Amino acid sequence: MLDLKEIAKNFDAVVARLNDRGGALDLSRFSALFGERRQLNIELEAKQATRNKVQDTLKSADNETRKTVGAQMKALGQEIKDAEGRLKALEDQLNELILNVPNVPHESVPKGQDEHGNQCVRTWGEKPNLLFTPKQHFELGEKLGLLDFERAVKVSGTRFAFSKGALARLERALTAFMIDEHTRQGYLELLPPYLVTRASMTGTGQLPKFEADAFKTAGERELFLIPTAEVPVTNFHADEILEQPLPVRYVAASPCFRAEAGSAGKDTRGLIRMHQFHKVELVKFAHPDRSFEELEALTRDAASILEKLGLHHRVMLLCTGDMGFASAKTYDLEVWLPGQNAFREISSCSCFTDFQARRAKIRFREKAGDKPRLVHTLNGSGLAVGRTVVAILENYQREDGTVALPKVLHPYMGGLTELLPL
RNA sequence: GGAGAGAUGGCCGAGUGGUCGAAGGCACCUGACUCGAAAUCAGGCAUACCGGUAACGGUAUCGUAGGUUCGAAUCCUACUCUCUCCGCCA
Repeated sequence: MLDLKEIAKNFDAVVARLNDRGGALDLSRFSALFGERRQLNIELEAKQATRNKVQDTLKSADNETRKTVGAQMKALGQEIKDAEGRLKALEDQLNELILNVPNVPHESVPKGQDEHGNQCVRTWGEKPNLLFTPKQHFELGEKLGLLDFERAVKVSGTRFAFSKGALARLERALTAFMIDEHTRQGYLELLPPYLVTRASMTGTGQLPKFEADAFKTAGERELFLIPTAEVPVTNFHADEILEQPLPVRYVAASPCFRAEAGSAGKDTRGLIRMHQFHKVELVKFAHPDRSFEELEALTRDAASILEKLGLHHRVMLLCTGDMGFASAKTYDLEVWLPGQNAFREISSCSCFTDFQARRAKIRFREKAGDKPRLVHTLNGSGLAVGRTVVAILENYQREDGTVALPKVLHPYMGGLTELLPL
């Protein structure tokens, strides 16, 4: 959520920058609503002040005056009630409007319509030198007997999968490896709830705008399956004034659940786009003056996993048109997939400035005794585990369809060094 | 699933119709004392919005939404959440 005063003060500039994101954003109602609200608020407060003054005199008044003056006050009370109702209605409208407005892109973000406007910041490693036609990960997985989509369809429908044997273990090993690495880098491990309230989903910006993308429980108690650990972990500090020194850093592994509304027909084969996948997530609560430096560090922390796994990748600075709703600046890590002959997103690292902090009321004090200020929140995948499995399968495949495993994972695999047919 | 209790400031906690933005304590800030610290003493210390260059003034906020009343932290209703006990359960 943006700062209302800030929008009012720099309306044209804010609108211009928001429009860089593309899409038809209509803020035309804002100024009228904002002005109307202010006017009504002034009138209302004047009435309330009158009432309070009269009531003060009534405290010690006799019954007679209490009766007559009281009757007059009743009329004023009704006026106040009406004004309050109208103010509430205005505020609701303003609120609904503003909750659906995305974050303002940072000045360092390039303008662009879609992913073609993204800029490659750096690349790491090289494409593996495969002397045969590389297979896609799902072919490899199914041939090895380690990946079963058909039974997943029977059990859960499309966009689910069973992993078996060493491949299932690989997913678990990767999760443990990533958490260990990030813990070493100074992130505190958190095991979060996988179901969260509407308030939490609103706090991080998934709601109200993207309700169709979320899975929701059907019972009398409304809960949402988390689309990412970002939601519970960021809201971990909702409604708090942080006492510990910034940045505060967490790492959390969780399953992620996404309805993926509107993505029918995209990546229908394989593990790339699932209704459920595992992800290790990094979350930072940072000082507002240093949040963009923290984004650089966060991105490096995420990329370090790809480096340790020996996976060729590039770092993309997303353009205005390709960024997520709440983000002010985003780097995507894209890993090379030989089977697809393409780079695919495996991590997304974003700085949200105070956009989420304002919604979720996450603050800190510059120093003891100071007024609380909003923190800046950041997060990034470190990494999407399912897609990391895909990357390992495709990059470490051999001509016979077996797959080598990166050295750093061997201890996590109980000494297993390759994936063989089941 | 059954029974009960509760939700007040950064935290704990008092407060049953106006004198309450709210006692007291903790934490925190400033000053005094001290070589320094601790202890002690004095003072300060909620948030948001509106008006004002400012000093300052005003309004709202005691889980949420309604209601009663001239007036609600306090009374009534509904809702949400939390806790305790019993049952069940990984």
